[in-house]
Amino acid sequence: MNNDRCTCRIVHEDKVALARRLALDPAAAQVMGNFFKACADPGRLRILHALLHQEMCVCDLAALLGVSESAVSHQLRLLRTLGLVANRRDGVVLYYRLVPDNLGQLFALAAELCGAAAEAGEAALP
Amino acid sequence: MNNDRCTCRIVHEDKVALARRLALDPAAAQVMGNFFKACADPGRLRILHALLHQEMCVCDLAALLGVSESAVSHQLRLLRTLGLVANRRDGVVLYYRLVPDNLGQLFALAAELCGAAAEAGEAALP
DNA sequence: CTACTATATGAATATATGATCATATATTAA
DNA sequence: TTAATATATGATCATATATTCATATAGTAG
Repeated sequence: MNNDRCTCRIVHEDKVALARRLALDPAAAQVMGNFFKACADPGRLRILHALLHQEMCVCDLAALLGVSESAVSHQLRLLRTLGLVANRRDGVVLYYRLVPDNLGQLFALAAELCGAAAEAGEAALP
Repeated sequence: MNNDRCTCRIVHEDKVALARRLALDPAAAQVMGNFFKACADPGRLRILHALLHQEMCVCDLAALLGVSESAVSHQLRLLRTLGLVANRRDGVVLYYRLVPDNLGQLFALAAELCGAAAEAGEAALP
């Protein structure tokens, strides 16, 4: 039997059929994947977390993360493209803010899930 | 002034200071970033979503995603390493299941946030 | 034991991603 | 107007990631 395709059969056709109905379709997976990708970079994640509490300008964020403003600007563009942040101009300064209102909730769940210190203050216990 | 460092000052020292206290520290960002990275690949995301409803073996998942079992196996290893899935052996077959109990909740929030069709059935309206 | 099947895994390769650098734009000050 | 500042952006490069292929392992059947 020189079948050059995968030799495995579908072990459980019913399970696959159920999954096809219930699970995420490729298009939705793509969209949600893009959102998670935005949160996958530690720098972007810190930016989003910082913006949970207050709006900040590019300089502030660069100082917070300890990276160049150019790098922050590139990250912000990605987040802007995805609709996760928006900005407001005051003179020369652009203030960035979060757009979604449930990011904090989501981050709290994620932190709980992966055991990271979730909210502020938790970080440094005596 | 030939200062070769960044020419911008911290525009708002108070904001940066507040962010330093409240926002995610680099270590936590790394850990959470790894989790989000696991969810950032559409294939892995579909795997995780499928496992929300039932345990499935590698063959089933490969059939669902339409990719090779090798590819699925590699993805599952990543998810296993992060503690997001675990398996149980029954004969030759390895059944994978989710480990965290709040992934469904998190995915629902994420779906709501990015406008993707969240739960099953939503996908195909007439 | 051998043969077969389901899965795992290492290496290689192709693509994606993030940082840097140089440059462009927008706003303000002079 | 020119100069200066804050930010944006395109190109480039180094690294990371995902898939493929070949091979290894573990269980089962004979």
